Amino acid sequence: MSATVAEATLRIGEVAKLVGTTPRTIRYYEEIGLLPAAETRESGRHRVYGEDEVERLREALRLKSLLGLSLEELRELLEGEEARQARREEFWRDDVPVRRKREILAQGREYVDRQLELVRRRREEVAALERELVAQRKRIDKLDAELS
Amino acid sequence: MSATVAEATLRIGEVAKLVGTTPRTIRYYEEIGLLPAAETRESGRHRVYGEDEVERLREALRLKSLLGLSLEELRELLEGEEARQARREEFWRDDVPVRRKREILAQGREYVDRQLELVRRRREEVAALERELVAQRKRIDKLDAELS
DNA sequence: TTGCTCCTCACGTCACGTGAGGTGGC
DNA sequence: TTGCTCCTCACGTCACGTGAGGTGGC
Repeated sequence: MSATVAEATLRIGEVAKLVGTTPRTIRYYEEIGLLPAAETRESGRHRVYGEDEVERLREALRLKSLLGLSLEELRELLEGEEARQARREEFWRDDVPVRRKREILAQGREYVDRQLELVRRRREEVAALERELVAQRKRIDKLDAELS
Repeated sequence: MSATVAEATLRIGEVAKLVGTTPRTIRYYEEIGLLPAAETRESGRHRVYGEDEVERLREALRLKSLLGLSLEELRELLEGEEARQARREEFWRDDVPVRRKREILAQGREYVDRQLELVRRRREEVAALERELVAQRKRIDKLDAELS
């Protein structure tokens, strides 16, 4: 018996429903190499996915939607995420000197700060739109009150 | 001499630059009827735009970008905006009874509230992403401090 | 007059949608 | 075994990008 926990395997339609997209989109992302294609699957057989893949896809679609990224931009971002994950694993290894650990943290900080800047700008833009709508709403209420 | 203030007329390239898009996009929007085509222009002649058209286009692109709308959804939203503008003008006419004015305000409130709900949801999503990044940033700082 | 921007086709591209016809697994 | 979902082409669509070849206005 393997030590790894048996992972629930899902089919493409279930995954699509879970993350709010379509099977075609998932296949397309695999086709252009945005998502990894399972090495073992032979043509014609069903694709199977695990919980972690679902989570990564959900996260990718969230970033794409919220930041309005093209698939090429999304690809770059995901590559950055992967590099970050690799550094994270290196950080926690026992044989890594403190000097290297500091370097890893500095790179992580740089990465997160870049993302934060993008996201903050977006949030500010959406918040500005919200403020305008709230102001409109108040003007309507005021006019209503003034109709004696 | 006309009483209307002479409006600066702009060409499509200037308009595109002002609103952060391309001439092709503006032409395409006109082609599918999302933007009105000037009646008077004959084929082959330059398109000219006024400040108000620039402002409307800027607003439309902002909504499309921030809310992630398709052009069909944007079209519906712009139609709503136009209806709202018509009601606003009716509201300020002298011959409109108070009863009708209240009705207009109620419709405006309904419209603004629908928009607000959309925008608030988006803002919350972006803010949630921002919080996650801030938390990551803090974890990095903490790890750095713990490296004695 | 010379540049620059504009014009209209029209084909290309990105990111999928939508059948057509067929096979796979609970 | 029967349904359902899955599979692979492959063409269609949306929202433009990108020349090609030509004309217009400061």
